[in-house]
Amino acid sequence: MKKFLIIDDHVIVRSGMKLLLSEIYKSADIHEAFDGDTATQKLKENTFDLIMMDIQMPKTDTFGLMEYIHVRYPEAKVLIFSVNAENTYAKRFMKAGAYGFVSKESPLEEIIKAINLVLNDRKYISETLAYKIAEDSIAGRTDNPFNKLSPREFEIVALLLNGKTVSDISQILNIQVSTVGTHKARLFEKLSVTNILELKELATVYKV
Amino acid sequence: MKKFLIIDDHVIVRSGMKLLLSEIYKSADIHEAFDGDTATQKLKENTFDLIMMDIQMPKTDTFGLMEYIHVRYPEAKVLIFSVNAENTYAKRFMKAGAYGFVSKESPLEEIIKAINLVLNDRKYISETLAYKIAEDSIAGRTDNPFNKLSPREFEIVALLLNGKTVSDISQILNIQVSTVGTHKARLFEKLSVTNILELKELATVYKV
DNA sequence: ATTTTTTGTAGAAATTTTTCTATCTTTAGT
DNA sequence: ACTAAAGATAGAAAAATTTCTACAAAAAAT
Repeated sequence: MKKFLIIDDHVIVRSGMKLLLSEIYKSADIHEAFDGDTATQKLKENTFDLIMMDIQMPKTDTFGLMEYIHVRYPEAKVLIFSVNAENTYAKRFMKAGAYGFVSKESPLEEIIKAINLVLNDRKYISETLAYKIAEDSIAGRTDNPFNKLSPREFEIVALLLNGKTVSDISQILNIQVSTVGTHKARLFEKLSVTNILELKELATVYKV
Repeated sequence: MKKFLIIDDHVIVRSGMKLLLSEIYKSADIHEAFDGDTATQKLKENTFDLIMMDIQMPKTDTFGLMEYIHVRYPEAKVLIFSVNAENTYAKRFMKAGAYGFVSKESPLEEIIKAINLVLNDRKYISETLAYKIAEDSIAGRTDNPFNKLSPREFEIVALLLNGKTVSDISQILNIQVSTVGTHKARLFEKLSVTNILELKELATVYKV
């Protein structure tokens, strides 16, 4: 009999997940936790086969929780189940010991597939995410994507994050607008962001 | 027999909600939609008693959808079911015709209470939210600069904050690019911001 | 009741940004 | 050392955004 733990702050999400899990594994023993504290409590009292967990919950350091689970209960497989745009967080959580990463937006089949794979001791990431990671890897991109920027690009990121426009920057650096444009396009590409808000978010994540 | 419509982009949330609804109303007829288009389709084919809807979904102008439902299907009561627990949003949606506003973080009893009240033709907002609104009202608070925005401007702020470009928005809202430009300029002026990063920051401060 | 302001809309012009292509230089790979 | 890749730079063209002006409808003010 499989034992599951669902860690999510939304009761509706927990219910939906519980329903899904109990449909796949008829005799499943499903537990719930709505934050880090209840989760650690549950972990003390039970031995879980699979843990489904969201990565953004109020007053919970989910990344820390992930690491904690990994070292203390290595037999429990963690499947991250999140709304956050994959690329930014997925890699870090996988590195911290997660077995898989599914988006809440995924269709049902994808979610089921992920659960089954992980329970059979195989890792799971979505195709698009795998592709992105592979791409990064081929391009030799390491952990902190900002490290891959050239000095000039980094200079421009800083100005961009400071609210400077492309033409401001061309003035400040005494180069043509089109040059700034080229740098900007290249750095957006390297960081896989498509607009300044995403850039800001990424910068925040990596504490740039 | 009650007819329900659940509008949410996450399959797990829809399942959870469906389960909850079918437990409260045994013989409920529950429909689902994962975006604005499917929702309007469903609305054409059915007459709903209650619509549960999230306010942030990809490629959907949920505020517009709210208004649309309100004028076209005034008998359908809309209960907003969102992660954004903030009063700025709530007030606007209530004004646009919603019957209630519950946070996804709410405990089950609260959600059930909200559903029952709304089905009995009574409006619902959480105690904390009511308190906040009352407080703001008593204090005659204008201090939230976002309150200065017109409905259309607010709609556009939300899209902007979602990373949408001016032309994206002109498409979504079916208006000219120059119109979006005008709104954008006016709202930047009202909020005294000069770029999108400042807007984002302001929105974060005021929890919009 | 009448005037003023705000709101939603957009055409046209001006401006800015993006994209595409290309050159030269520096750095990395084998 | 030689070749390939990456980096910094732009010109020109294309695309997107902003600004300016304007007008009608709605809302607010007097």
